[in-house]
Amino acid sequence: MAVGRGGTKLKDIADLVGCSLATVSNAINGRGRMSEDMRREILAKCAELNFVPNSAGRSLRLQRADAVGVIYAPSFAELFGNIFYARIMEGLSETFGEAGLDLILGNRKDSDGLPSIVRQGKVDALVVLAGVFEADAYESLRNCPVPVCMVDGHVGALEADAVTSDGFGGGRLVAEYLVREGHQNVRMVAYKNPLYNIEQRIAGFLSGLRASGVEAREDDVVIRISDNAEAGERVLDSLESGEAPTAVFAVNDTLAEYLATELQKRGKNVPGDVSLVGFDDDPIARRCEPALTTVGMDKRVFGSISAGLVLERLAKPEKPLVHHVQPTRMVIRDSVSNLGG
Amino acid sequence: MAVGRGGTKLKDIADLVGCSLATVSNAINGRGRMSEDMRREILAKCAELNFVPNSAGRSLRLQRADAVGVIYAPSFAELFGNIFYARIMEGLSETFGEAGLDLILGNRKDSDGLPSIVRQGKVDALVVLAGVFEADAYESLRNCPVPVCMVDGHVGALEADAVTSDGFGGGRLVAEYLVREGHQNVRMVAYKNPLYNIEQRIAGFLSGLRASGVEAREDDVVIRISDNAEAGERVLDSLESGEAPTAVFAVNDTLAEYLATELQKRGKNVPGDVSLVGFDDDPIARRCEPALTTVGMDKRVFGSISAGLVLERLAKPEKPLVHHVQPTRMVIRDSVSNLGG
DNA sequence: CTGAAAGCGCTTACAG
DNA sequence: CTGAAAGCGCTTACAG
Repeated sequence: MAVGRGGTKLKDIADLVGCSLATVSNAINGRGRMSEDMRREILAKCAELNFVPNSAGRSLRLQRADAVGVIYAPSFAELFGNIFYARIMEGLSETFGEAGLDLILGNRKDSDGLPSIVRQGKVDALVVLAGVFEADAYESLRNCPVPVCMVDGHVGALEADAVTSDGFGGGRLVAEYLVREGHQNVRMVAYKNPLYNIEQRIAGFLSGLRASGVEAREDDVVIRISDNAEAGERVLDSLESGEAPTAVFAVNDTLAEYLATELQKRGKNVPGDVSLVGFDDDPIARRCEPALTTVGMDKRVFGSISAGLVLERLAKPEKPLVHHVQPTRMVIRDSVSNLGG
Repeated sequence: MAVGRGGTKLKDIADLVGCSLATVSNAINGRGRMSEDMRREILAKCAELNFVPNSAGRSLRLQRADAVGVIYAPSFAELFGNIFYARIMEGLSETFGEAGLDLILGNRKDSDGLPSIVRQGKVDALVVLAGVFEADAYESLRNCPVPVCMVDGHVGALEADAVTSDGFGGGRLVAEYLVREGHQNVRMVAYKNPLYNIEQRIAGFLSGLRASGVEAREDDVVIRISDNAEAGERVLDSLESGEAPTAVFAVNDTLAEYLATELQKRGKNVPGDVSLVGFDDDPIARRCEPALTTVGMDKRVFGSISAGLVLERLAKPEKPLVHHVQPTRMVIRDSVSNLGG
């Protein structure tokens, strides 16, 4: 089965054309000087037999795999059921494909947590989809012998190129927008789990409030939760209190959608009684009732940008680390009321 | 960078332990007879240095890649944004991972349409996610030199192991259920595009109707459409006609959900005016208003079953082709009314 | 302008 | 019980 059994090889082409196998290799790789006729004849024969040099032989000699690993956590279904990551994968697949690199899914791990494909030499680099990575996941990548590009992760956790969305800028945009619409007493709801992109959004939101002249103490503004159920209770509690907020910023659209449903169940009108903003511009935001005002970004390009970073790194291993920050923008729909003001 | 540069190799372990590299290889692969002490010492040293044999060297010698390619169409995002396929991928990844095989995404194609990874010798087999394959996609796989396992595709289009869901059985179940609930005048809505699993569902539905004593001419029952918009019109038309059906079976949940929305827009009540059944038990079925009665199957196992089939095929290349049919079941929710009867 | 040879890292008959 | 040697398919300095 498999690999070479009966498959065409360099030697076969050489015999057919009547030259040495070195010349065939040179023709294919566009090096060496030979007569135009010879080169054409060799290439024609290769095309005719659909010959492609065997990857194992090539890899062994060249000390490179022509493949990139993709690492993710926690589970494949969780990851790829998410259209955001599906889009990233598509971008990776396209850009690497054009460069002649294949994508390997690196789910197996060595005893020290490094993906097996790395020490097996199956990949030249790793793209790490780190959106929900815990600290120890980064730890195991620390001594990775191939370059790593981190997507949507905790910048600084690793010496690696990185691509993130501008959570800070997005948080700021939300604050500025809410204040402009007359909201001064606001809350942000975020998970306790200190993920990089969540912290960025919080920091940006607080910064935006302050820049808009609203005094914002983190402890007063940010409601830290462990799960959605807690979010529902805490927000409802705050609405019953003397200091009821007029707007709530949920750290992502899924949470915002949950809150909308929960609030409406308890007879609260959105945005009549309280305005709601999400983050991500997830497809769910559009389907929400009312349609959710949120923060969007061009997710399509995440994959191609990370792939580009990897390609550059492979070409120039010593170049300085790059951190690409993808801009975010307000996506205004129907979940925020204008308080006049 | 990459592969072996500075990486540990067999020779390094041999030098450290003080034996030949053949002995190290034997120890790792559990063959050859050697003293227990020697084997233990070698294995300990490998573990200490996290040594894994280089894949290119191994592949070249063994003529096998220890990897399986995954082929899909049309686009990655379309495929993996679908939780069904994400689940399949998860099952593949798990089962192959346990067997020491990695998964390669085979998006690049040779001039004759065969995935490049095949002739490059990067994979020992191909899993083909064929849910929306057109005929020419099968064509290019016809002369594939490695074994193929087709998932959710047109059985018979390829000499290959296959895994499908029991669309025929599911279609029958729907027919029997509808008749039991008193529906005799029914329609099925399906795309013109003659995909295997769609044809199966139609055939099963017609067979189920007949088995339940309902005379069913295909031309009367089946509404063939090119797109959703056409489906909406044709179904509404039929409801206005003298022979208005009491129930409509949509070939999948997405179409059913579209029809529900469309019917309700035109003032039709579901299931009051017309009952509706979908197929797939897509997450959307649960969210539908009313919740959609549909046909479900255990999709989780699709991946592990296909992976298992590949593993068996690799172990026994000449064994007869296997076609695994995954059973389907009725998932009864709120979109079908009981007509008494 | 073209070819013979070395060597990438590995496994496996085979010799001792 | 252990090791030396051949060879998987490829590319590249080097010799002619």
